[in-house]
Amino acid sequence: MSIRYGILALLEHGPKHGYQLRVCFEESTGGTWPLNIGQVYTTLSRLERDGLVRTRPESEGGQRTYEITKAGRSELATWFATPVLRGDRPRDELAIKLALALTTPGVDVRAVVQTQRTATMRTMQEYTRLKSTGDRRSDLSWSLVLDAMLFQSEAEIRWLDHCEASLTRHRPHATHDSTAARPGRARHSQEEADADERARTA
Amino acid sequence: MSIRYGILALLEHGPKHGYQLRVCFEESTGGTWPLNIGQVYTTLSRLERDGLVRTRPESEGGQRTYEITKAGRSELATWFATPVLRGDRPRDELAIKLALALTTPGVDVRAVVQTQRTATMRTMQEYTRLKSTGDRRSDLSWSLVLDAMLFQSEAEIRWLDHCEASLTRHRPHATHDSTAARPGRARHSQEEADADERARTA
DNA sequence: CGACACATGTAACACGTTACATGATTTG
DNA sequence: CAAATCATGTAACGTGTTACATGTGTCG
Repeated sequence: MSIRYGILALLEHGPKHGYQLRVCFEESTGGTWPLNIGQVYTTLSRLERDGLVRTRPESEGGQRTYEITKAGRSELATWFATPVLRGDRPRDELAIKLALALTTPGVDVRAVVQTQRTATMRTMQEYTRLKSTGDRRSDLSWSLVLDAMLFQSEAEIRWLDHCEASLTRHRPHATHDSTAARPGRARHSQEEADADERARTA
Repeated sequence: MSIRYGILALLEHGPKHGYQLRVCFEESTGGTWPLNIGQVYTTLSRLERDGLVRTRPESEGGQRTYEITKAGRSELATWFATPVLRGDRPRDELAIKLALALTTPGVDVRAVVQTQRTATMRTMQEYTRLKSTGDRRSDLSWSLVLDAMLFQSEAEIRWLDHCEASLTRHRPHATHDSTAARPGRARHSQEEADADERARTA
């Protein structure tokens, strides 16, 4: 349900054709998410079929210019006024993976956690780098999109630390002494205190 | 790519048929994510076609029992050993919505933020309630899945606060005095300090 | 001319959803 | 017996991906 409304929103600025829509979409999210051009056309067809968009009469030959209809504007307004709910979101693959790793025989859960943490931290560095390479620093939406990913990654790291701590508590070790400080891992007691606090206050 | 590996992981415990797979999957994630039964069968067909799964010979008539193959075990191990990367994840609809709201004429961005915050906080309360209704308190995977959603929701709230703060900074108000404390909103200066700190250290 | 950006589409496939059709077995 | 649960599938559709086919315009 995402690209559909994205297209409607971009057409609210004024009529555009498919190729322009892709360029605009990628601009407004800072190129973070490349938009498939084929999908733009199929989505436009469906939007036209549903009466949310129409092709301008003057479009001949190569260039088909689309504009939003009254019905389209109304749908778009509804989209903006409706929050994104849990049921709308896709399943969290990482959470599923860890839940399954815990109950599947022969899986080293700690290794899964560690591998993921490393990857996520690399991703965060990449975002941070993007944020500081100035050429787009002025664009607010682009900056906020990057922040969204940073906040998400941070939460993921915190959750992974929390998982490791729970693991240590519920599955008493096994390997030789591994209590020494390791880079990239948080202090468990603090993380746990946070989690408890959260549960109490919410 | 999610259910596919979920099924493989469950079959690692031992042979099962389609219906059982759904029940097991929903159990291991605490019923948080209902799994469509139709999809189980179509996915099993694809897995069988790809040689990752086979039907046991003794299955006759109604009950088709599936078991994992050597190739399937190998694929599963690869899945567990490979981190979930940014490119694997679906686009964040909320981030897109806010980015578009900022550039689309006639959209009250603050209202979008506020509506989303309310919805997300309701969701968090629901998760917290689930966590405390004891009947499953002992199940570690289930508890961690719920924690994942809680951590995510928290991050979302923080991001929404951050958006509101950025908005206030870049789009100097408009409405009558609204600087009074409002319930459910964080202290902006602290949030901003956090964000800056993040950018500096990463 | 040849490469590249602009521009529009289609085909095939994976995955997810809702809904429907069909039966066996269990239990009130 | 009737309803619920167990069990297996198919059909249609939306959305997303990769890949292919097909042109025009521009610039070196």
